[in-house]
Amino acid sequence: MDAEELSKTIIEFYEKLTTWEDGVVKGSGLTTAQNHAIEIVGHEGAIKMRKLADKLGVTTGTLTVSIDRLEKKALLRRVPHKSDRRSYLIELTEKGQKLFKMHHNHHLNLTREMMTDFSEQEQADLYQSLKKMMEHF
Amino acid sequence: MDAEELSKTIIEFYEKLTTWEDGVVKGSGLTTAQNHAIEIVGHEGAIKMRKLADKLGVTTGTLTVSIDRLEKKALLRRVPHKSDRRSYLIELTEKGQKLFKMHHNHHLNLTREMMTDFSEQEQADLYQSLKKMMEHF
DNA sequence: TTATTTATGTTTGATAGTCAAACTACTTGA
DNA sequence: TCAAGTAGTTTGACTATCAAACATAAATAA
Repeated sequence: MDAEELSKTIIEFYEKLTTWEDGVVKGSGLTTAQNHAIEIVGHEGAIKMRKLADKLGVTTGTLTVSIDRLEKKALLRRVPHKSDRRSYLIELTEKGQKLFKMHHNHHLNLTREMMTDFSEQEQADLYQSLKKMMEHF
Repeated sequence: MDAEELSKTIIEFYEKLTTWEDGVVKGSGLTTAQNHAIEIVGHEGAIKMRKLADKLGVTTGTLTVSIDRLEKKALLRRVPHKSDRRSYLIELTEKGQKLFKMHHNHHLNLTREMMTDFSEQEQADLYQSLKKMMEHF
């Protein structure tokens, strides 16, 4: 297998996912950055600003304003940390949960769609391949 | 294969690629958006503003300022279209070419890295799987 | 040919995302 | 206790983005 050709195809796949995701997000009235925050909080559960900023790859300054806006939209909230008075836990509101679940289902539907012509074995192989590739990050 | 688990893994893979890409781009002194433009012009060759905007998924207004900045960085240039005087062709400068090739090699290295534990057959299977998934976009 | 419509790219005003650096409040370790 | 470190916010500067208004040119209709 030519690495050049494979590399090109991986990038192409990545681009298609990005375009698809952009479309879905745009329909939800959120920006990409806002959606990303919702995704992480949805998956991780209550999480500190610091940790969330690290996962998003932004500074806490950036996150502060981002969370301000999401709080204004009533999608998540700051809850004071019990033992550290400098800190907050960010968690989804019910509205945020609902949005997160919808988005999650969109992903699931896309996966099912993409798997239509895959045998059980091919799916398992793909899964293993993805796992194996991720060991290199 | 559980679609839920597979979906999660695809997203995870996507996120890892994004994080990797962000790191590479940041090191080059460009923003993600600027890099994306360079990538497309690099792959497509001389391209009209209109078409480039469509490929990037932005309005021409957004692209105008983006190209202004890349032109200021001497990475690409506007060349008047021969037959349509409203239009420009965007093309990379030598400096832009160099940057594009470097970035291209980064991708190639990553692919080679990820393929270290893959047999020839596994690579070919992965390639086919990616192609098959992309039919659904 | 001459209007009318359509298309290309730019400009402008408004909203977001982003960082670095300065700042406040709190926690930790010596 | 007190110096150093940490969590989050604020500010200033720059970039990305869109929608809408605009100028110019091309294409189509009359």
